[in-house]
Amino acid sequence: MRDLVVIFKALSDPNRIRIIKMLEVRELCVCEITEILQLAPSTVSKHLSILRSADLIIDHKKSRWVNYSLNRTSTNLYCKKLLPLLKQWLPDDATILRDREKVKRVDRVEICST
Amino acid sequence: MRDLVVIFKALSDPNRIRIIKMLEVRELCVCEITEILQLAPSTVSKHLSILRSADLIIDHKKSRWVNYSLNRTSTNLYCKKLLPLLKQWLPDDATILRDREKVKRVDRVEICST
DNA sequence: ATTATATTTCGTAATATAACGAAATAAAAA
DNA sequence: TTTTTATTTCGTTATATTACGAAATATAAT
Repeated sequence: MRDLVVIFKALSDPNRIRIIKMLEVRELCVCEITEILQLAPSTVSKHLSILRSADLIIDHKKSRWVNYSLNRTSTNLYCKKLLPLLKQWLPDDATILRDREKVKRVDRVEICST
Repeated sequence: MRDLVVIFKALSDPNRIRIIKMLEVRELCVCEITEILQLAPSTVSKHLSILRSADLIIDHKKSRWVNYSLNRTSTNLYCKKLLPLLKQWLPDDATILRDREKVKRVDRVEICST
C-alpha cells in the first residue's frame, strides 16, 4: 500500500509529469530539466529525488553531469504498469509538446553556467 | 494534463485507496465507510467528493442513503485504465483484507444512529 | 592546488491537504 | 408539521508539499 501511494504521489504533480514525459524522449541532466521547466535547480533536484524514491527514474553520473532516465527495467510492479501507460497518455498536450521541442534543441554545454 | 494530475492526486491517499478497494466488493453508503475507516463522517464525505471529482466513483441516492460505487463505465481514459489495474493490485494487503471482511458484515441499518 | 561547475542538502516561506466539530441541507419517519 | 437521520458544507487546526536561495558537496578544468 505504501509503495503504491508513494508512486501515485510522485505522479500527482504537473512538473513531475512533465519531467517523465521529457525523459521518454531521452535522458537529461538536472540543468537541462531546470532550463526547460524554468525552476530553481534545487527545486528540480527535489522533484527528481521524489521520482527516484518512487522507483520511476534512475540516475547515473557521467563526467560532471548526473543523467536521469526512466527506470524501464524496474522490478516494481506499479512502475512496470504505469510507465507504459504514461507513455501512451498526453500525446497532444501543448505543454508536453513544447517541452519535447525544447528537449531536442537544448544543449547542456551551452546552457550550464551562462 | 490537469485531469491526469487530479486522478493521481485522488489516488495518492491511503484512505481513498481503501475506499476504492472496498467499493470493488460492493457499493457502500457514507456511514458504512465511516464505520470501517473510523473517521468522521465529514472527512469521509470529503474523500468521496475528491474521488467523484476524479470520475473514479459515482453516487446515487437510494431512500435515505447515498450509495457510492466505482465508475465502471467512465468515459475518462485514465479511469478506464487505472480502475482495472487497482483491481489487480494489493490482493494481499492486510488493511485491505480486513476492510473487506468488515464490508461483508457491516449493516447500515444497525450502524447508523447508534 | 585552486577554481569553476553541477548537483544536493538545508532552512524557510507560501500554499495545499487532511482531519475534526458545528452548522446547514435533504429526505424519510412520526 | 415536526422530528429524526444521513450527508454535505464551512471554519479551523495540524501537517505536508512546493518553491526558493544559501550553503555544502563532489567532480572537472585550469
